[in-house]
Amino acid sequence: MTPPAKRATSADVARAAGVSATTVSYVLNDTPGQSIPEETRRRVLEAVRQLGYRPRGSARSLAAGRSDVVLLSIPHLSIGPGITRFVEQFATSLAQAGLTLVTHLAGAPGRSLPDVCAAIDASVVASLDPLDDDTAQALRRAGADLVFTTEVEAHPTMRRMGRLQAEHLIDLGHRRLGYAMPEHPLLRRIADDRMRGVAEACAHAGLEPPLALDTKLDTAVMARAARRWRRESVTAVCAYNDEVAIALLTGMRRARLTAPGDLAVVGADDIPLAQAAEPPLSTIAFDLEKVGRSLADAVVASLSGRKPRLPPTSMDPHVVHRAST
Amino acid sequence: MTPPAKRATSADVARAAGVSATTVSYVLNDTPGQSIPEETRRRVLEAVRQLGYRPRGSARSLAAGRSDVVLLSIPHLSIGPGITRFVEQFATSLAQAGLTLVTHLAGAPGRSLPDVCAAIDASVVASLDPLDDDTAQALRRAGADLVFTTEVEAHPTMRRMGRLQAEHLIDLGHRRLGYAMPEHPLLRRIADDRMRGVAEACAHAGLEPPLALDTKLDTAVMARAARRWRRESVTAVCAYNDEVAIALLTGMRRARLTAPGDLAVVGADDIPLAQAAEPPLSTIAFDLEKVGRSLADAVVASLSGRKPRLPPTSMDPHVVHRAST
DNA sequence: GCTCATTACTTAAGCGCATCAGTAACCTAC
DNA sequence: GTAGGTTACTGATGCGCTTAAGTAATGAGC
Repeated sequence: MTPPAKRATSADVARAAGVSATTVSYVLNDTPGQSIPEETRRRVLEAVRQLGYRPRGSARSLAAGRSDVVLLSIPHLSIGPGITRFVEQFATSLAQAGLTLVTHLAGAPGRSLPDVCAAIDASVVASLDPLDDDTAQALRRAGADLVFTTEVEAHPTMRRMGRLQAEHLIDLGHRRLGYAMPEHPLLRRIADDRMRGVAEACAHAGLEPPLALDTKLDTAVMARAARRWRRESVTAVCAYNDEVAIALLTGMRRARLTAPGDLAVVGADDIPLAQAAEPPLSTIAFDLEKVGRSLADAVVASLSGRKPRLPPTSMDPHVVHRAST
Repeated sequence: MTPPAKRATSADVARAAGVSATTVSYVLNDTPGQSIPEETRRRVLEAVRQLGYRPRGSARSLAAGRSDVVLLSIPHLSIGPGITRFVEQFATSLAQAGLTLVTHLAGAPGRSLPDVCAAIDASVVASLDPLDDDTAQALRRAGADLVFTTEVEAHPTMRRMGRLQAEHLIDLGHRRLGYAMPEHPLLRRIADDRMRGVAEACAHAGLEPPLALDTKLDTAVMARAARRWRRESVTAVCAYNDEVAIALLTGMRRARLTAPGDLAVVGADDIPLAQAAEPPLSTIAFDLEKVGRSLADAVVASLSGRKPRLPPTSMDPHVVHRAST
């Protein structure tokens, strides 16, 4: 344990390199319009290395007026591997532009997004949930130069996912659909959006709206739901997500029903387990990595450019056809 | 769209309330040893509300020397619902003490933990992965007053989980165990730790070490693995986690093997789908919420108190006995 | 040999806050 | 009636950095 060696400041670096703090700043920031000879640059960089110097973020952003920190708010549930990949890609792309990403789990009581934004003085706030206008306003007043929502309103994409599920099933000849609702109340809003998409596709094909049933991640409950759908002559069901779908598949087995023969099942999200289900689960996937990359591009562009051009609005959902449908 | 209304500063508030900026600071921070009459306090608070004022984090932490921001590093995979609950609880408990939590997904290229720490000037860094000494050192130099690792070394807990899995099976009379390794190379280290625990329990019971097989989340691969274990007279297998275990269960069904009769299976992590598996999956659970709360306590205590007392080191893993064993 | 640019820096100001060291007004005690 | 305490504030300073403005030294151009 070395003693709590005081953190080095740019003045320390300047002293060690025999220059002024200004020069240190110029070197470290590649300030345009400044000519620094190679030799000086080298000395500064060497001193930086020696002292393990890192500029203090707060001083930096106080002086510069922007922090180059991006705050991402993620919904506090359904953080699957997809979101993880998205965040990773987003962070990586931002880092290439010199921006730092931190995330905030939304929904927890305690600190609101604007609170967090103000606390870390983020330049940019992005959210995977839709943000209402009040929040967006509050974020601006909390110091965010830029506020991004992945979808201007999330409904379109969620609805689109539902529509894709239903269209897939309808294409396969199904005429009466079911919808498996998730248990968690917080999922309700998204579920409603997704189901609305299913209903739209049904209406468009001249079919009745889907028969929605509340479900739980429980084999007995799922078996009962499956039997009920059969009784109501439903031949295919859209599940809220892959977890629900997999549990349904298990419940069907318990009820001696097979997919897709007795009941076709389509999930959503394409979690890793989907392909290892029995039968492998058809589902809706989206390329969140691509979204991460292009969201980062949009952030960088509007930060350096002028007007915030609209972020990529689509997650590009598509059907992955496996054996369950 | 209101004009980009300049963010209010404490001077603005002071002017609006007819006091000095110092008084505003005293009111907002409840600075001990200052007597502020109710009337003045009210006026200040009212002005704060009117102007939507939030202190600028960077200025605050620059002046005060600490940011009250806690940075949590989470491993970039296996972010299941457990971690989510942990983070939520951690954030909530911290917020009650006036601290703000942000998270960083470790592992992505681009920005290292110390980089992020310096960028946002975090006072405290906590990590769910073990941090090596170099990193811890770097974090201190990057301005962290406090560095917490949930486990001083993660190995003990991971090993303990493996041990619990194995002991559970051994208690049930099994004498030859298998271990189902995960596919992803990044999971390898944790998997090795967990398996070491299994091996220890075997050794302790006078049994051979487990027969480890590489697996994939694929029914055919799992079926093959299951047959192989049977051939080698393995009667029970510990899976790296619940996902692997559930896929194994599916593979066994394909191979016309049943659990626990032909092969008992125990998972780890207790994901929601575990109880909806067929048969419901026995697994190792831990109370991450409790860990979140006590980690927050530890942070708050050592921030206000003196010496960083050791954080709660255990996640308190325990067996959840369901039908698969 | 003088001006004008260019190079390679430095000096100083100030970002928004916390905090220490006041200070003026009022009250009490003797 | 004045020393000493308390209440309710304010002024000034500085945290570590960026950045506008300045300067001394060198070279080019005529």
